Amino acid sequence: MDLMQQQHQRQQQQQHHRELYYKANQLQCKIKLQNDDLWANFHKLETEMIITKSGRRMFPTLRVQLENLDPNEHYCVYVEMATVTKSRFKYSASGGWAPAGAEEAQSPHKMYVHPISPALGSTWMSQIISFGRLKLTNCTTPPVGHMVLSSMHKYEPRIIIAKTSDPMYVRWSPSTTVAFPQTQFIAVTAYQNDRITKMKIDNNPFAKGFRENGQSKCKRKRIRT
Amino acid sequence: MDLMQQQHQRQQQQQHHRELYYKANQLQCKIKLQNDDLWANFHKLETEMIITKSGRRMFPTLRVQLENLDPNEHYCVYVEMATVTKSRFKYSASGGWAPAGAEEAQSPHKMYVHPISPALGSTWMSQIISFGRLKLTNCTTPPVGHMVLSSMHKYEPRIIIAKTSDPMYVRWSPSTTVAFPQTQFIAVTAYQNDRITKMKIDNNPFAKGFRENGQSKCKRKRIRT
DNA sequence: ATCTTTCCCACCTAGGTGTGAACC
DNA sequence: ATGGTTCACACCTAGGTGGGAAAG
Repeated sequence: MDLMQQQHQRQQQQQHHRELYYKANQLQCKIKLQNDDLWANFHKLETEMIITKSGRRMFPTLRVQLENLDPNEHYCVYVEMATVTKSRFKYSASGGWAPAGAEEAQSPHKMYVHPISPALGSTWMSQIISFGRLKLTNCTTPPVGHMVLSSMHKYEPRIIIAKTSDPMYVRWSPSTTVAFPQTQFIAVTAYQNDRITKMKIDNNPFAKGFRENGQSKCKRKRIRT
Repeated sequence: MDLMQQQHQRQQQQQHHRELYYKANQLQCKIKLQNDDLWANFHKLETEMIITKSGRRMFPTLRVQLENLDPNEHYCVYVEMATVTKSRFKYSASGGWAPAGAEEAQSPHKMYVHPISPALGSTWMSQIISFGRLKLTNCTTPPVGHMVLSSMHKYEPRIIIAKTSDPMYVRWSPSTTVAFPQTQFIAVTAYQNDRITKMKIDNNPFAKGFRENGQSKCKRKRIRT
């Protein structure tokens, strides 16, 4: 009896301690995702993102608005890519995407620190924070600003706000993590779903040359020399 | 006698105090200018920089390497444009540039904070610091990143390293200022010296279309509609 | 008249798209 | 055979040049 009571008390203390620790590391801030409609439209079809050796931007772009930060404190903001389903994926025109095979070993360096880090809370809140320079790659020795992903795997971008003025100590600082399920995507080296391709072409200004609505002057041709 | 001695002593104390203060505000760091040869070639002819309403980059670009900073301290780096000769200038094809008339009232906001500010000494020292995004303008309500100058006036860029993690307190932080005389220039709305124009065209990649050495496909034409 | 500023333009640099063949 | 990856390419966006006419 005494022994069990002691054990229970100790467990409660540990639980209490964990809660305090959790709260101490939890910032009271809010993150709002921009382009929400566009993300939702892609998400309905299962978003795909191209990865290349030289690095490819995400489209839609990850853009957020931050609120409730302390204007006078320094923060660093970064993105991580987490694998949400522990398996490799496979696409078939008939059945769409489905898990197939075991998850491959993941590169440990999946962290993109926003280039204006560190900055004051007031600075972060005064503008839309864009991760437009973030690039996805399958290169094993990537330059800074590139995130290494595995093709045919599903990822979820997670945005982390860390209260520190030194990007080196971002992992050991009080922080808040937010993930938006509608930004999940499957990394691919070539698009699988034609409807995803079409939606990319229709919305990304850089792909305007592939639109069919009369804007394009001529059809695409390939002349191999 | 006594009175003069007292006065002298007080003066010495003040002088001593000023020296201490000066040293306390002086960082022990070094700044090296890049592109020194190019700057020197322009300087020999009296460098001109175009200013426009929408803002014009400098060419050559201000680029420096920093040394002897404390790797673990935060710094902000910024540029100021100081008028070196208190007069307006005038150009004549025969006599070149000469002072002419009184200096016009200068805009007080001549400060461009390098976009990676604030950053650690280690970060600043690990790369060449470029002010390539800095733009010169004669617009009276400039956007951020633009420096307001007066046409036909002579300026000297001054690079200031301030030991602070908050860009707001850059003016009241210990700092070092370095000016490179070979980067002095006269602000103009159109080039005056043809040899300056030629040297800009020959060295700025964006002006390649105006080169005459067989690289350009066709001559420049103006068709006014 | 003369000098300075403004504007549009052709011509560049720099680099972000998906294509489709070739490759593995 | 099959399926994923790579590459050169045409076509874009975005924006930095000085020229030269026109305007102030």
